[in-house]
Amino acid sequence: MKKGGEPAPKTRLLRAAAALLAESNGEPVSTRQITQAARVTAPTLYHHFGDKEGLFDAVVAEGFSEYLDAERNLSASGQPIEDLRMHWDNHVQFGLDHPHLYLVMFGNIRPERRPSMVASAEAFLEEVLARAAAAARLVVSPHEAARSMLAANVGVTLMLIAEPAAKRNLELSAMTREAVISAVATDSEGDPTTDTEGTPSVVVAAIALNAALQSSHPDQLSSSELKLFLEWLQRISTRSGS
Amino acid sequence: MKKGGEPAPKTRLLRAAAALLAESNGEPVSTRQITQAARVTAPTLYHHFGDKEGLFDAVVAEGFSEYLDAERNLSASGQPIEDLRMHWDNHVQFGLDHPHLYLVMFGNIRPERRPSMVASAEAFLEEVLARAAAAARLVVSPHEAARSMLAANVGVTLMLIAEPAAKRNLELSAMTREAVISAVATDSEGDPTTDTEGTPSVVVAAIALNAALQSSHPDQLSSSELKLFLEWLQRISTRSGS
DNA sequence: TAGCACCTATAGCAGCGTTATATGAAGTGG
DNA sequence: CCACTTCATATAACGCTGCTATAGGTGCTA
Repeated sequence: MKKGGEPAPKTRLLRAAAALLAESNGEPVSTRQITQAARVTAPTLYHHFGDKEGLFDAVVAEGFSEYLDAERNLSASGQPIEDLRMHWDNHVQFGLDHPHLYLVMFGNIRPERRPSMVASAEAFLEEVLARAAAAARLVVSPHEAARSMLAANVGVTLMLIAEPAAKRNLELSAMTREAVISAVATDSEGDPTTDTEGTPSVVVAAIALNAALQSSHPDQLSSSELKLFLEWLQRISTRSGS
Repeated sequence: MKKGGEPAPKTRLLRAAAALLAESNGEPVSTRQITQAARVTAPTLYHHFGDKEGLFDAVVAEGFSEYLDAERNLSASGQPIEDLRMHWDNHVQFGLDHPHLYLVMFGNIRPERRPSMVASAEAFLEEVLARAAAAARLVVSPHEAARSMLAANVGVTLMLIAEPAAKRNLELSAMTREAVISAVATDSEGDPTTDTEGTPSVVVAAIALNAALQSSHPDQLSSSELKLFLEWLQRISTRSGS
């Protein structure tokens, strides 16, 4: 197709648009800036992409296919639930790495005219969830699960993007991720052979019990026993690893 | 201040902007449309609001205070968890009722310059959650819980707005809502004022923890401690009255 | 050489947000 | 009743935007 000499105008337009979109921090980028940076005049842009939005869609599509590729090379772990976590984190990371692209993809939501890749992201997630369902780990349909997970994932990512990079706290992501996953999937007991860290479920259960005990003291334990019990429970509830 | 005769230009601008924003389905609304609809010329707009965005902020602020008022008149149920559900649903409903406003508020997220009401929405939710925490129903700090809930809430609402109104399935909202709430709060099998027993949930939690501990032994407890802990757990798991 | 696609450039339109400047109206002190 | 400030509105225009009607190369196939 092309030697290394100089990319075709179409490519230059794509790169210039991507670069300017990345630099100018969320503010709109004009077609004139883009065409000038690509050393090209306006009609060239419209000849190749028909539209400013067409160009942006193309830019997004490029970044998005890169994202999807990364996802595809990700999900071979064999543990469906762990795959879900990885995809969630990958989604968030993609949003933080390419906030401009991400906002175009998910922030600019208009009924109709919404980038088709949102749908394909949903489809892909649904595929991963179907595998989880096949392993009898899902408690709802993959379709519903995918929508719920994607919605929460987008919400979290938008919120993280919105706040200054310094103050970002990924705990928000991890917490919401676990919330949605645990609502959608069974808590994957069962297969400890390969599982080195089943701790999350223990922690969750410990927290639950701890909370339950706050409102009702069981009479099966003496008060001194209960005191020590609660102390241990507290210790378990504080996850050490991860 | 004003008779019923005719509103002041400032008011007319606000109303015209709100109306046009509502009608024109997500497409941008120009200042010229607005000023013309308000039977006013451009400088009047800039005199009163300084900016197009200033005008839009004012419009959003109006709708948002209405929303916040509705929320405030809502949260007197006395049951913190049920309050959370109501606020979640109210949030979603507001988004579906005023999608244009909603998108300006939560969709247009740019670092800096983001409408201050997002912060106040978060603060308000945190307030509700603080009440839940006071009732010992929270398993995380109200701050974190508020951020997580709001993120998921926004994500769900955006997704619902994005899809055609006919196809909207509020199940997505309910499902995600329960997921986040149950991750953030204890499941508080209703113990209203009368019944302070609540043993079932304790038993259930104990059983869950017991089960979880079977597959993964925490390293926070020594083996002898764990032995006694499990014994007590076993005792708690056995209902006294059976 | 002619014809034909394809790609790019010149020049310009209508619309946008915004503003420098000027005019009107309304209250206040002399 | 007049000067005076103060606020609110209007005229006209600037620089920018996305976009395009039209025309001019360029390289291929015949």
